[in-house]
Amino acid sequence: MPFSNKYIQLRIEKANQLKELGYNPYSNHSQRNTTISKYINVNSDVEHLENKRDEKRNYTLSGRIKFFRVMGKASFLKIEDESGMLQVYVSRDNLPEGFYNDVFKKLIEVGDIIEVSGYPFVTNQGELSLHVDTLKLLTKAISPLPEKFHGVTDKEIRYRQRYLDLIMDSEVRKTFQTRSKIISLTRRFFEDKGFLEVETPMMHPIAGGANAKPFVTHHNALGIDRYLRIAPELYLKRLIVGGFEAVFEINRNFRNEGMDATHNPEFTSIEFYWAYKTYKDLIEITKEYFKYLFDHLNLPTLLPYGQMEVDFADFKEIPLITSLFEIGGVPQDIVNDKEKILEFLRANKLEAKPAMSLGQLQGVLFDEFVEEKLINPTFITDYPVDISPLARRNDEHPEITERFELFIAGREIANAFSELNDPVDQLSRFEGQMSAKDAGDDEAHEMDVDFVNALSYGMAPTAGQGIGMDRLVMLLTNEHSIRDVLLFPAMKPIHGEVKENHEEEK
RNA sequence: GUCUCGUUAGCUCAGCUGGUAGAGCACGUCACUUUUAAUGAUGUGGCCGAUGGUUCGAAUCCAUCACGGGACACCA
Repeated sequence: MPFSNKYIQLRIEKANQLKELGYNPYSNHSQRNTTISKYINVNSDVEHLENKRDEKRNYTLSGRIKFFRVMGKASFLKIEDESGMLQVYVSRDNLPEGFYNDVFKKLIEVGDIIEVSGYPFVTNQGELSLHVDTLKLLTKAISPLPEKFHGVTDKEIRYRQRYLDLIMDSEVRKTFQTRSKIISLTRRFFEDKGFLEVETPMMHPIAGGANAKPFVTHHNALGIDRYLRIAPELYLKRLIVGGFEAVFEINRNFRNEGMDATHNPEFTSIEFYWAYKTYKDLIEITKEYFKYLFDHLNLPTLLPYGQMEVDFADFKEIPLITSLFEIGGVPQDIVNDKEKILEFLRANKLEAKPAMSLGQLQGVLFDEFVEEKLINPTFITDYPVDISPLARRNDEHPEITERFELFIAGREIANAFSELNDPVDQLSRFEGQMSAKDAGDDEAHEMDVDFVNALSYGMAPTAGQGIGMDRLVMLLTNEHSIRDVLLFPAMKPIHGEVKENHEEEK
């Protein structure tokens, strides 16, 4: 039952009284002529003036009331707009007869959005403020705000009612402003390099481009199922076949998997594909990209992340196999021996599946012993071919691929490789994935015949890369949960919020 | 999915080994014309997440469920 709360009832009553007195509690006539941060900048000289005020200046500002201090016939409020917070001084004798006592004190309160006009002055305590001569309610808030000192700390409320979180915490607003800047800088970086931004389908007939479980939806007109995309990769490569030489897409992917501090069912990535380049060129452009972000975000090269400090002047490059013994401390003589790896895993009380290939086992060793130790940016290169179904083989060493993943602060940030463009090899790798699927791997890659067909027309040698934007934003804003960099993270519906949709278990 | 912690007033939180619900902020009333989480006085405000059980008696103990946090698993 909405609005049954007694505090809300009281506030609705106040809104009604305002209406009766001829004041619209939801006025649409804003006369604002500057923002709070501009006001503070422009009037920074006022503290040096005689009487610390300039009555000839006049400004009209708007904002939400965050603090309301009444002291008899005078009051101090703090109002906040997107740009900042400002103290305003309101006194009985500067307002129309009766307004201060009957309207201002009784019917306006914390949470309401008001508009004030007046001149700048500095208080005895030295704070630049606005001396109000006109005050008007723009929007009545009928729900009370949370406690002014602690704000909202309950994460459930913060995520479910993000608007409240944003009202109460300017740091949260700042995180999302930084996120927006990162996306915008990324777009500009690649555009400046001559990349073309494209939009490829979000609904796929075949969920390809990654190994993940898709969300399924249904297209009524065609009577067929569609999959929300798990990656845009195969469509972007079709564009390279078509003759575009540098394309990128920043958009959402959807994966039907668990949720935790680094996984949300929908997440944002950039993927970019660059013809006539190799993964070596991608390493260079990635370093350049990070430098570009750091320069434009004014971030320190030694970036704190939780207890860690990440040195962005120290990009390293190391082959996966080498990292196993040099960083992971795995005995060097076992890393190319399937049986010895299995033995080593068992000795370390880790799951050892004999069905796994050598490459898969090397991947397991990497995940267990190396990944979390990669604090400074590290390009791990030369991935085994059997865990890289879409990457190009190395010409000299066909069992490894021309691929890297970038790790920072113990976490994967990017995945890149020289693209496989041999249509016959691609077909057989898809077939390999199909047998894995038949053997029970429900995340093996789907066969995409049209993609193989596209490759058969010839795709120029190309390098491609994906970067998880949410995790990148986490890194650059020192946030440790993906929910804190998503405005509206996925949450379970609270009971009764959504009609139960009984799905049949597969 | 597993383990674990949590859920008490609009918000932030107390509430011991079971005895009938507390504070601060907010809100109402009063005082106060330079405050800084303003202050002082006073008052209103609760299905103690839901359902069952144990008990003379449950916010408190037990069980199940719901939602959330954290960890693990899964997820390149």
